[in-house]
This record gives sequence, C-alpha cells and structure tokens, in this order.
Amino acid sequence: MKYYRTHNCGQLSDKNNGEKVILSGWVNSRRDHGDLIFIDLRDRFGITQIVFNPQKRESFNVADKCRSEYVIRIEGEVRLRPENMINEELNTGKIEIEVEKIDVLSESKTPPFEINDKKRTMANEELRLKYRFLDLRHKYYQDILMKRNEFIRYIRDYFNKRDFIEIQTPLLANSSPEGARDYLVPSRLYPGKFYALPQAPQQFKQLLMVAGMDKYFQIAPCFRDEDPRADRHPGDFYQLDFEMSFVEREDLYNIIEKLIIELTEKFSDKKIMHNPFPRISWDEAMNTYGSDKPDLRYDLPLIELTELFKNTNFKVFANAISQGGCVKALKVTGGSNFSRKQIDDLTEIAKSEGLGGLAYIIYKDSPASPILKFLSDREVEGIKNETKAKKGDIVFFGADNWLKVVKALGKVRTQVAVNNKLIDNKLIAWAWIYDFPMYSISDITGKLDFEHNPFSMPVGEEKAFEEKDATKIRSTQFDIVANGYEIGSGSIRNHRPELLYQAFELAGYKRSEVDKKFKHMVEAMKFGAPPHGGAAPGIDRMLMLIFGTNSIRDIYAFPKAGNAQDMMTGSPSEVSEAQLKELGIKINKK
RNA sequence: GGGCUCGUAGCUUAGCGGUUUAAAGCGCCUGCCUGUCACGCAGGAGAUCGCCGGUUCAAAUCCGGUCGGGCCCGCCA
Repeated sequence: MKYYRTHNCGQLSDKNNGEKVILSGWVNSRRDHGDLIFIDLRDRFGITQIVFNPQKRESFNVADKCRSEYVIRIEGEVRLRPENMINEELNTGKIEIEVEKIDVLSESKTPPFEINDKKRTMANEELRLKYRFLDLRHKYYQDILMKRNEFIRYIRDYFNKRDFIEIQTPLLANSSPEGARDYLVPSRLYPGKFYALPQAPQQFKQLLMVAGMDKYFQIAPCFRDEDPRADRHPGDFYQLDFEMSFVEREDLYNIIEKLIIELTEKFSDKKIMHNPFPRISWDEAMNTYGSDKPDLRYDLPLIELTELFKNTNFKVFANAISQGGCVKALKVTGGSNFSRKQIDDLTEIAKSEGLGGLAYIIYKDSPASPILKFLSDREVEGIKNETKAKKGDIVFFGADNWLKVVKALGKVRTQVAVNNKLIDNKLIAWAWIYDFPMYSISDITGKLDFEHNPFSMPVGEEKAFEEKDATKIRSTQFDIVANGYEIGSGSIRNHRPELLYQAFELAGYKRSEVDKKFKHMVEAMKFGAPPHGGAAPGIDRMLMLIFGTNSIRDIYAFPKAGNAQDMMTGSPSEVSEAQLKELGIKINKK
C-alpha cells in the first residue's frame, strides 16, 4: 500500500468534492506563506494544488522541507476552492487537496536548470540533453511524446483497417553498395565480416511482396551514418515503410494522401493549403521552382526568357543560349527596395550554385540596371511583358545550362521568400513530385549513375530504354513534399528481371556484377514476383511539420546531439580489449 | 573535410575602443508572511570569465591556438 495512489494529478474535479484521495507526483512549485503552504503536485497527467495547514503539524513540517522535484505521496480530502480562487488555467483548478498525511518518496538535488510546467527552460541544449530525463519532465516534451504515441497508433490503425500487416524486418542486415554510409556491426562468429544496420527495409519489403504478403507496413527504424542537420537526426530515424502488390502509382498516392490529410487535420494546428495535393512532374518542379521539393506556400515562379533573347547582343545571355542553355527570370513584387547588401547576398547564393552572377533590373520610374545598356528596346519591353514587372518590382536573371540556372534561381527564390516574409507558417503545402530522372551524370566520376532507387520501374517499362539519352529516362519514383521539405519517396518497383538487368547495365553494371551484389533480389524476381510498389514517408519529418517543432530533436525521447553523440549516456564509447579481441578488431587511433 | 557563429555564478544574459570590488534577473540558502498559483518581502552565499599561450605595467576584454556547442556546405540510393 506504500506506493498506491487513487488518482493522478490531472484527474480530480469539483465532482470529487469531499472524497479522500491519495496522490503522488513531483513538487512543481512550493509557495510558502508562513503558516500555509501550497504545493503544485505534477505528473504526466497534470497539476493539482495541495494545501498544508499547521493544524496537521507533522505533515506541515515535512512540506516545509520539500523542495522542487521531490517525489511525494499525499493523503487528503478534495475540497472546492472558494469562487474567487479558482485557477482557470488548470483542469483541476476548481479544487485543491487538504493534506492530512505526506510521505517523501524521493528527494531531489537542486536541478541544473529550472523545470517549470508553464515554460520550457531556456538553458542551452547541450546541458538539457545531458539531463534529458529532467528536460522531459517539461509539459512541452510530455505532450509531444504522448501526441507521438497517438500519431503512430493512428497510422497503425489506418493500415490495419486496410488489410496491411506490420512485419518486423531484420536490424542486422547486409551492407548495401548504394546509398548512404552504413553503420557496421562486426560479426563475432565470422571475423572480418560485418552486418550493417539497414538504411531502410527496402529489399526485405520487396521480398515480402514476392513472398505473397500482398500488403505490408512497418514503423521501421532506419540507420544512416551521415552528418546531421536541424531536420536530420544523426544515426537512427523512423520511416513509415509500406509496400503493396498489384498496384499503380495512383493507388500509392491515394493511400498516403488520405492518411496525411487525416493526420494533419487531427494532429496539426496548421491548415492544408491544397487538397487534393498538387501533382508536379520533376521537370515542371525544377523548371518552375528550381527545386525538387518546392515550398508551395508562396508562388514566385521562375519565368522562361530564352526565346526572347535568342538573338541578343548581350554576351552573357547569348553565350548561355548558344551552348544549349537557357535564360530565366525571377520577378519579386515590391523588390525594388532591396538594399545593396541584400542583392549582394542573393548574388552570392547564385554564385555558390555555379552561376557567374545575378543580373537584375530594378523598376523605379523607369527600369534601372547595369545590364540595360546591352539590351535592345524590344528585349527590355519583352522582359516587362513576360514578367509583368511594374514600378516597385525587381527582376533577377540567370543564364547558363538549364539545371544550373533553375537550381540557382530556386535558391534565390527561397531566400527572397524569407526576406520578404512571404511564408505563412499556418499552412502546410503538401504536394507530389513525380517522374524523377532514373539516371544522372555523376559530378565526381562523369559517368551515368542511378539518381535514386535502382529497383524502381522506369516510366514506360521496356519502352523507356528506347530513349537514346539516358538522362531523359524517367523513373516511377515520386516524392511527397511539404513546405520545402522532402517527406518521403516511393515508386513502382521493377519486378521484371530482364528489365532490372537492363537498368543496371545502363549504369555500368554487368550481369555478373548484378548477380553478385543483388543476387537475392534478382533471384526473387525470377520466381513469380507480383508487380508491386510502395513508399516510405519519414515519421520524424511528418511529426516536425505537423507538430510544428523547430528541431528534429524535439520529437525524440532521447535524441543525439549534432555531434552524433548521446550527451547523456556518452555513446559512442570505447569498449574493452576483451570485446575487441573476441571480434578480431584492432583499433588504429588517429 | 570546409564555412559562419557562440562559450562570463546552478540557469539566462550584460560588460568586451585594456585598468581598482565582473553586474542583473531567475534559481539556491536564511528569516518573515493563512489564499497563493512562475506568491510576496528582507538578507546572504555563489564566477580562477571554456582551456593553453602571446601582446601589455595591466587582459573577461586585443592576438594566435585549442576544446566544446549550434547552424550551414559537402554527404544524405
């Protein structure tokens, strides 16, 4: 009976008036009025005010010694608060507990930072991560973890209702030659050999389709050994991984789109901007927004001007066009008041993406620009017509090969949106980007390589390979994007072994190499593989967006810091000589 | 691997065109207080200014290095 409680701290109301209750929790704050002590007792469910009177001398003396974060257990009677002392901010604000007996279950050292239910501590993150078990006592984090639980349960229900089954795939898998850096796990039984933690259950889920499981999903832990970002947790993260047999892309869109709409409406304060989600081909996305994950909360499209400058005397534009490139423009309404510094900063962004510079025309009473003297009257008039620039606007130009131009102006577009506060944070602009390129020329090797998942079916299946220019082959790969983030991707898979060999061959893999590296996959496809496809939205990014947190770390119970270390447990850490010896591993320290 | 930026009581910050006692709010400790709810009032303790070196009569302050954090680029099929 020592640790028994009758209620939690968020439960009692005026209906319980007069009841004898036992509560336990943490001392959130203590207000000592000399001969009257209030304690706000806190647990995950809420806060209840408890009152100590000097008539119960023994209990009063214990309460006098209680400090923040002590764990206490009290017995007492629920009492209505006087009318004018009701606390509207608390669910339990109409009542308080008149304490008869108190036990201190655990004392607490003075915490390294203040823990208050009302506000998040402003202590720096390194310290908070070190004492994560204390930081998590904040309502902010408790709410997120509870909401995350609801979120994931909703997803499980959604898929279960639709005949999907959740299947756990191995965490000790094989290192894959494609993709991100693997986390390796040494094998004790086979010295010199390694498991790899899966970057995604991609191969297993396809094999489950071959196995006839028909519809699979998993809240799947994934591991990639890459450097973190604010929106990328180092090491491990979760994907909503699913795969279906006998489907087209349309089936995949439908199942995700409906889920995401329900999740957004149920769990977010934000409004969905476009419903149904816009579908934008990769070419169109790049051409219009200069990004394969465009932020559609603001418009600001890139404008095509190559035709206008076909015969221009302005060398920068003429050179770009003669080498098969293009000229594009970005009009910023009301941008004529950009400072010198702002224009310089935007120019730097363009240059960092490989452009020689960022030409511009400012529209005051008449157009003003360093490049005006190189342009004909017809061209100046044409720019105005195409961009619909008016007094008060600015138009930026990019000229080079197509991809460079759109990427650079896309970055400029993003920055302009920030500068001019064009972003409405109350919106989530979900969208589909489809028909990604199957291949691209690697910057490093100069050779053709897979742009994304090599197991995706090319658009048009065998007809795709009639295309002479392999960079023009499109994949059934699609992304779900929102507010400038890539949330996840999917595709119809290539279940036809001959087409798989053909796809790999273009990327420079011989049949024998494919057999060696992906033997189980190719073999599986030869034993009656159903057509199938799937996708994998990132749970973490969805949570970030839908909950509206700024850091990916907020939605994890125990996140790693930006240095990929766990500040609390100290991992990664050294291991004993004996362990290394058993694994046959020798460490060369730098 | 590269760039930017931050590091001053337990916490958050001020001071940083060189100078004597490093300042404030919160927290902590002590005392007072029977209606507070981030209670209030009074008093007190608490800092080798991340670390190492240099310049100087003198460094939290200027310079160099180093360590640690954050953000970004590369990377992330």
